[in-house]
Amino acid sequence: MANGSSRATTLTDVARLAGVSVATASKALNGRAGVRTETRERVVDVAKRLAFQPNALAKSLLAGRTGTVGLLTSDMEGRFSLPIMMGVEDAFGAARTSVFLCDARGDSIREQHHVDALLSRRVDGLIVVGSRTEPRPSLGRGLPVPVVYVYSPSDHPDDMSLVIDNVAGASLAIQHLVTGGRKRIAHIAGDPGYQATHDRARGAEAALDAAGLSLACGRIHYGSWTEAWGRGATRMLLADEPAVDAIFCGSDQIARGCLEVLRDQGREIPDDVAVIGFDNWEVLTVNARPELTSVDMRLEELGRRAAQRLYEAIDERMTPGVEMLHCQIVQRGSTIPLN
Amino acid sequence: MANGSSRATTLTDVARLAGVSVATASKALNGRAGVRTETRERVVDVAKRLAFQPNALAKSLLAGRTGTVGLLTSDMEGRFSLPIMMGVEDAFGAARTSVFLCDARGDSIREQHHVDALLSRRVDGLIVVGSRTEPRPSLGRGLPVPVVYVYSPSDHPDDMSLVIDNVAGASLAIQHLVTGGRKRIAHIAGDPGYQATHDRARGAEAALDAAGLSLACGRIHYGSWTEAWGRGATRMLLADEPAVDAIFCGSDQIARGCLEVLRDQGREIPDDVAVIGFDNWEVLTVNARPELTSVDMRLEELGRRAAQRLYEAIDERMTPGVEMLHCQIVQRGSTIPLN
DNA sequence: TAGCGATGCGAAACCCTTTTCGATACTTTC
DNA sequence: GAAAGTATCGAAAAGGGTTTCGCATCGCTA
Repeated sequence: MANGSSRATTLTDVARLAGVSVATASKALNGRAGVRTETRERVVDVAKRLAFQPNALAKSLLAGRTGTVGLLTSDMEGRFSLPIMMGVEDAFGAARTSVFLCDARGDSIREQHHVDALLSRRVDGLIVVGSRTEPRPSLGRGLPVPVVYVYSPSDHPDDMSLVIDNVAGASLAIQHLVTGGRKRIAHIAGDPGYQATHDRARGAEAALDAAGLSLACGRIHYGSWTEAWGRGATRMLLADEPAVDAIFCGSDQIARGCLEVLRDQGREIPDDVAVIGFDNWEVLTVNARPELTSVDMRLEELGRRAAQRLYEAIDERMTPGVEMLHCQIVQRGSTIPLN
Repeated sequence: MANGSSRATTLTDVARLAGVSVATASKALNGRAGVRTETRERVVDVAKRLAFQPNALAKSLLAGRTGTVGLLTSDMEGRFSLPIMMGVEDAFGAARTSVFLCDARGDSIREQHHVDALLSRRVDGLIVVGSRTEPRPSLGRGLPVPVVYVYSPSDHPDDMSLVIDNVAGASLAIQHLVTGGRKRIAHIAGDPGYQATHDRARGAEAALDAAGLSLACGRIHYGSWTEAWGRGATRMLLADEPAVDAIFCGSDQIARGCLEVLRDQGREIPDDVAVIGFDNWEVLTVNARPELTSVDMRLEELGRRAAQRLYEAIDERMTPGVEMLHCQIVQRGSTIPLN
């Protein structure tokens, strides 16, 4: 019984037991008109008794729609893809749409293979989730279903893409520090091999400029996305510019390293120096000492929006181009005071 | 073109263009016998030209198998579910099976709804991933497809479950410390509300016993899965038993807090005190100072095994009961020396 | 009582593919 | 030249559901 030995009950079974034709049974179960109430109840009763579940395959075959979408990710380890996937799953789950999960592991051959498999399963649409903000190759314009690119935009302008506004997010971080009264603000950036690094740097500079301030230490420090770099950069920073009163870090990992060195060197946080991170990765921010203020990219919301956009596109209401979602500050203990 | 306006090409289209019947076209494309080579080539050519993808729905409807499985998780945030899901996806991807992703968010109503949806889509099997080691309610024994429970076993002995051996994992950690010459070993445990906490504590005590040692400080410290608890517990530990030379922490987060306090108090790691964590959560272990040795639960392998077991069950080769997977040590800088 | 519309139900077509089996046409053998 | 055998192909059914359309049956009116 637990392994497919017993054929699943079909509409024919229900109809036979209810003493009606399959046509009538179908109408009865789907609330269609033209069925006497008494007959309808009899059919519904039998269906419930047999635990009848209509075969979605047969239904889809006829309807031309499957109520499924493909979720194509390039790396499931990435802490960016996952919240996005959660948002997508959440939005579709509510809409009775099932999600096919595929991980291409950054391999374009494997990706193509997955796309083929999904199309042969007649998904109603595709969502492609990237893990870097650099544009990625389009899946192509000839696909029979709509595609939404998330986090990594497509390199084709006619595709639909949904991305984070890193520039504005970084500006937000700086504004938060400025509002807190900080004057000597430094920026420890991440890996210069990433577009996101430069976007955040640009946003930070623009906001400083707008506030009439300039970078403490005169320059941005580029490195990597690690705590070790956060530690090293902070040491350099404190040597160069001991009067620094706020540090905007390109990621929470960097910020954790930064916090550690500041404490080692006897600086009070946030009184002497405020620190703000980026990503709002809870395991890092909440466990920090003090807890770390950070820029949240609202990735789950991004995923939900992607699902919504895909739905619109499935209903023939395409809106091509790149849409940006803005970040928000999540304030914690590492930034507040300074009287 | 990019939004389903053009009906996907069907086998009928191919057959018509190739000037043969659908039967012949099918045989030609599937390598069946009884088709002249020249005809076969013509059909294959046309199919390629039209980018024909056979409709998997129709095929499944006929075959009685869909080549899909449902992956039911209770929380996608959990750092345990994700590597398991990766392993599952990996194993099935290679087998041309597609995975439906469903997140019940710990809600049993939502879970039931997802199960119904998956069954109506005629999945060939289900994998249920939990996030705690406590047994979870069985989905029931009357399902038409096999089910494999992963990480959280089912509470019904006839179901198939695949879990981590936390007891053995903790023993491994202690053995690693003992082998390194440590004599005064303490254990900072996690949240006592978790079964895993007690399993690990039991494994640690057993291994100490086997090595003829007893717990430094005489007792296990229970708390929570946070860095803050790691810090607090370590301070207590050092006050009670300054001569401690190794600490086994119930999680990597606890270990991070532990490392921090040890360094604050001037202990050299690993020379004075060795520290070992549990989970091998890379963002925590690799970024630690020094890098943290940890017990790896091999979750991805667990996921792969689950996929494999499900396949066997689909082919009617069920093996009910709970199977345990053993952990392994990943050694890093926090444990090695002591001459 | 014949005629009418409304109502309830069932036969059949359709979605797309695979598979079986029967029908050709062609070759070989006696 | 007829019978037997082989190679190639197509018609049709099956899988499970939805929808259209035609057919009864019923109550009602003239």
